[in-house]
Amino acid sequence: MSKSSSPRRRRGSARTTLSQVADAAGVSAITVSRALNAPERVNAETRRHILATIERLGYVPNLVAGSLASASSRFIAVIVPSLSNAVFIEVIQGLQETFEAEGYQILLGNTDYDLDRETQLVRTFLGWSCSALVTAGLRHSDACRGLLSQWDKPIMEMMELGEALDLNVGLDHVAAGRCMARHLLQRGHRQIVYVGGRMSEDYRAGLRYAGHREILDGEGLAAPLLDLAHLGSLEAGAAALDRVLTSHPRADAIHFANDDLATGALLHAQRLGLGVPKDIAIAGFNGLPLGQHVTPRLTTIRSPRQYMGQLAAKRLLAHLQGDVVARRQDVGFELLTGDSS
Amino acid sequence: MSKSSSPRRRRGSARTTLSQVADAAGVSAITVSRALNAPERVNAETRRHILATIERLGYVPNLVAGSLASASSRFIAVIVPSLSNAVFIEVIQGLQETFEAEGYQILLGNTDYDLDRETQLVRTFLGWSCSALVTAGLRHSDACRGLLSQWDKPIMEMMELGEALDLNVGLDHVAAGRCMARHLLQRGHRQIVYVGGRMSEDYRAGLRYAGHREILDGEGLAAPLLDLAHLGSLEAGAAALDRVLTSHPRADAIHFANDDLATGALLHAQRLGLGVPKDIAIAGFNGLPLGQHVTPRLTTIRSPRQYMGQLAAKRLLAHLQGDVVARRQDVGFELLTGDSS
DNA sequence: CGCTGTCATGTTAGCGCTAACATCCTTTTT
DNA sequence: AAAAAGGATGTTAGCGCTAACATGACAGCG
Repeated sequence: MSKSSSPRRRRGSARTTLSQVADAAGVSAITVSRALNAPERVNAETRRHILATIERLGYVPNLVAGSLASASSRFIAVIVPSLSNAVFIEVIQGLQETFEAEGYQILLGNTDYDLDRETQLVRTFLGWSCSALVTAGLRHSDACRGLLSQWDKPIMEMMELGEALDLNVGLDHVAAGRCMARHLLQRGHRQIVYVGGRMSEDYRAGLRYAGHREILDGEGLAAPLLDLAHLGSLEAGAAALDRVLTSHPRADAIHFANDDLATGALLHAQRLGLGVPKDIAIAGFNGLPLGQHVTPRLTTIRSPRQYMGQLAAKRLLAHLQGDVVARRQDVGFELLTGDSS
Repeated sequence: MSKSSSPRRRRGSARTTLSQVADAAGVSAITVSRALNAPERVNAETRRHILATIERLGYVPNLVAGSLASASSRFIAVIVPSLSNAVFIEVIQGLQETFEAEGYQILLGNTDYDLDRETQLVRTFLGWSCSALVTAGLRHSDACRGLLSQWDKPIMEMMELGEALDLNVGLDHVAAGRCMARHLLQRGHRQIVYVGGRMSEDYRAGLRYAGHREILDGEGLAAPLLDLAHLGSLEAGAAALDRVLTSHPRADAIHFANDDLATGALLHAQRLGLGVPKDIAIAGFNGLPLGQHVTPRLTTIRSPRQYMGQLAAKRLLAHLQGDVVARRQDVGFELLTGDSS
């Protein structure tokens, strides 16, 4: 009757637990917990002994249990609209290296430019008790706003500036569009076509177009728009050049929504034997290395992508530690005057 | 005494819980749990009522608690050595889209080519009760092997083929190196320099060099090697071309470890006015779009990156469902004969 | 009509950890 | 020397959910 083989239910994995470590080390469970999570609250000698025991038993803390008990995880939810775009990759890198150094783990979600998908991701991520949430962009579904407004952890909206839910780090896309349009006018171009891809989804490209159009309107010039089915790739850029050459034969410049399209067009122009910018000027946006290595060098606008990620992460970390941080930060942009305009 | 206002401790967030939903819906907690996780085990009518209640209360399931209770999470740990490399990004994309469709969430870790960092990541990820683990590569520290061998969930090692811990999807890098070396010889090149970056870390580039060298040895030719401090970028490729031109003035071909380096060199050759392949032939590895859009088109080897990710994910999913899957799969590669060789 | 089987739902007991409070020393203060 | 403060460790009670077992209702059937 007193055999330890309980006749009843039992579960759990075979893994070593914290209390097994505690027993083996001759201390209580909470002391082991503190040795790992708050070393300064444990006597150095005791701690050394506990760590040795952990090593000996090959104990791996169950972070799920820890998160449940403490109602918080060291997860940071990061939601981006695309992984095909180098821009988001670099922002993620900036976030990742900064968070990782502080022991936070990124939970990456990809919406593919679908706001409902974003809502679904937010719901899942809230369920994981994340410490903070980062999204690319200020646009969300109403359901998503509802979820986020009831949430008590910090939220960082990145990439663009505007009415944010909480923290905001980004740049002014309308101003960037204006900047490039002014540059192209200054170089003497008058028939400027704006080419973007999936612009109802990549609405930041739309913001840049709005800035572009504002400047051209001011000069009494038309601002024709070509909206492609693809977001951005060398192929799509090459195809777009062909389309512009037939649909707007008098065009003297193309303002592309991103460097992938612009570089694709530029390389294609070379293959066609067109002079850039003599026959047609080409401008991009992002400042990817690619555009800076082709001949002629691409005129584009550089955004500080990796820095934006790092800054956003630093702000969030400071905020999580209780520091007061500015709610909005403009990281700016820089016109890279290449030889393609 | 019987007042419900307990004079004692209390915690927990203000969030709606599953048992609150159960009370509101007039069922037990487990029925709500089943309505969400095993709908077929609940009467359709009951389920509808429960879902309506969930909607009304704005209940968001606590996935941490669920994972603790069930000793498993729908996390897939994915460990890659770098996020700067388009290759890994595409593999991750393939993994992500496939896992996401089945409701799994990727936990991404970046080792920066450091095996100790990998061990640390594995330790953390095991603590999250992941359903499976994916690593890029077959090389691990002893400590890491120890952790993984005690683990009872599936492990997928990707990118290369060889002695794997569990499942393995990849390609034969030695064969790829041989393939390109043969191609360069066939095109009449004899003084072929192999250029890689951080090859002690990017050991797969080293495997390709081994194949390359094997072929050149067979012809009695030297196989000079240049190992750069940078993994791969257009800048580094351009700089590498300069170095080769001075250190190996008689070189007639450069076999680069990746397309970034190769394309950087190719574009730089254009700026220098060098004919490719007349003055010097250039070859890469990966088959990135970039190399296919420059003139001359880059000779390279294409690996099915996104497909590799999808396939690895599908295999793991099948394995998780109890299906028997092949433990090793060679996804092959393809020589893209461009105009740069 | 009682037996077995199936379906729908409920009860119980944790999963492994940590917050909150408690205890027991040792040190510092007045 | 008594009181207050601080340091190290322990006890208790969950965090919110689900596995395992239990129950009850009803159908089919010889």
